[in-house]
Amino acid sequence: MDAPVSRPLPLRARAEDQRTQPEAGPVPTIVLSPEQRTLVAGIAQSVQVSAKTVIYGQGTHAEMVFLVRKGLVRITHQLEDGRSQVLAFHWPGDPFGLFENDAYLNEATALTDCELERFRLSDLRDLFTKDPQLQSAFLIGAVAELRMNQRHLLLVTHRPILKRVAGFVIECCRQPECYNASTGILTLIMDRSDIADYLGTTVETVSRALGVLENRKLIMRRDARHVHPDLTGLKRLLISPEAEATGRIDIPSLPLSPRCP
Amino acid sequence: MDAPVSRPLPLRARAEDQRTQPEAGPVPTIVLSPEQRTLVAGIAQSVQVSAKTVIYGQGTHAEMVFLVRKGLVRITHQLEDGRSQVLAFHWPGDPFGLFENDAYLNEATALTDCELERFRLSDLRDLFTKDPQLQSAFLIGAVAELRMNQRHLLLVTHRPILKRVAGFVIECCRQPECYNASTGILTLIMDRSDIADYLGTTVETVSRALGVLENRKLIMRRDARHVHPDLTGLKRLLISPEAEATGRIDIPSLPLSPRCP
DNA sequence: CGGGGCCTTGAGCGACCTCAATAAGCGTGG
DNA sequence: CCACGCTTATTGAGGTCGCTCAAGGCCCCG
Repeated sequence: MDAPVSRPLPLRARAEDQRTQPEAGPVPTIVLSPEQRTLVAGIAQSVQVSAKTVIYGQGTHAEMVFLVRKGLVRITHQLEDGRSQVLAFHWPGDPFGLFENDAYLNEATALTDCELERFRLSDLRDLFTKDPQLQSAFLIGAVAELRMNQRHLLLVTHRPILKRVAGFVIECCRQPECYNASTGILTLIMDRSDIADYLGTTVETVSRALGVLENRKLIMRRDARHVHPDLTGLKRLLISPEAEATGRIDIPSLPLSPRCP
Repeated sequence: MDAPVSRPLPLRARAEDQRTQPEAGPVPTIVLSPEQRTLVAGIAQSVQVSAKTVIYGQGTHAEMVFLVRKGLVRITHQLEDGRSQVLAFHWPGDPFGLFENDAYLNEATALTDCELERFRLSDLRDLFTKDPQLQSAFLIGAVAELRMNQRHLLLVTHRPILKRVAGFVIECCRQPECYNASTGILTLIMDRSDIADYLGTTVETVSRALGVLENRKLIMRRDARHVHPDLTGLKRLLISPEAEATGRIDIPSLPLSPRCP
């Protein structure tokens, strides 16, 4: 699929400017004009959920679509074999609520206290017939989401874990909600196991990879959840010709120094 | 994102019935009513491309959206580090042509001789304002594509390669174009390296995995490109509790027989 | 101070990748 | 028809990245 309307509409639902983000390209966001905003407000229902609440479960009956206003939402798919995969993190401005045959395909969980907007599907459909432009906004949103998904897939198939983690850090820095561009501090809102499940690996490996990145001075860690990334360095790592990126995580990078007695 | 209109519209662009497919759930398909069909025909341009032709290159200027009529199209993303990832295979009825900032994000290649339909973006946009229902169809298409993408991601993160390959075979069997439900013969149109790049692995590993599946009687191979899958068995493998699926590919499955002298 | 989350670190092993050789399919031309 | 080359697929052997299991810090809160 594709974006039939290539340029976003006037007003953004999302917090601030994104042109300043590294790795440009719109984040999945429903963008509405002021009129549409009021139109939508008529059918929107505001919801507050506290951290660690399940917003909807995988396979449950679907009749609502959501929009993040504040906070962070995690989309997880529980695999039949027990493992679980984090499919996405949704930030303010992002829509979510993918379903099929009236059942949600995944589970949505609030990672922080969240403020959400909720739409009944039938209402939304009605509104679409009244204002095709609104539907257009949703189409663009869907396509943006699609791009994000492909990006995610590409990240996960980067075999060397170091690259995956590097890519993840870069992605996070595109979110103004957790990356303070002026201080250069990135706040990791999700825990290690969320990151691991997002990248298709394990907590231990994520931890080790972050350690290596720190050794290589590609990130500096204030604490486990606050890092100062060297974005250009990380990007260089990402596009590096595999060899240097394969950087064995195991070897604690003892240089060639012959062991001094 | 989500499907604001949950039920497909009357007429399918796609070949035949899909309810009979294993693992139901709509394949990404633009579904149009007869009127929409004629409406769209006004701006559609029919294109023939022969096998192995690049339809558009990654990063090239995007102004067209495509729809597969006949044949198979492969979407590939070339990674900066040299590797390449197959993002999707598109069958008759599927739209493609994802872009961002007027540049195609990926490369589209015809794997077989193809018959395509081509739309200029601006034309399509105009048509959307005239017939919002048409836009609705495209929205549904985008959402369907999104589901496929998530499915793909889940497949690829299934770590044990055996499961990935099993899942791939099952997916293929959902395509009436290559799976003959009556004979039970599946024709693999793509070559091993396409499969490998789709699953995020290597040709050798795909080859070995197929070998194991054959040993386990989960598939029978007429030749390299024609297999007779045991769908229920494969599905059982997919949901199996990891242990048995980890089936070491290496060991040529010499049973426990103590070596007879 | 003790307990329970998180995160990190360690040691060992195994699934998969890599590289390399062999085999099978297929068209072309003698 | 077979010889020849080219592409595609399979098979083999060895090395290694990342997983597993297990122990040890760190931090918060009672």
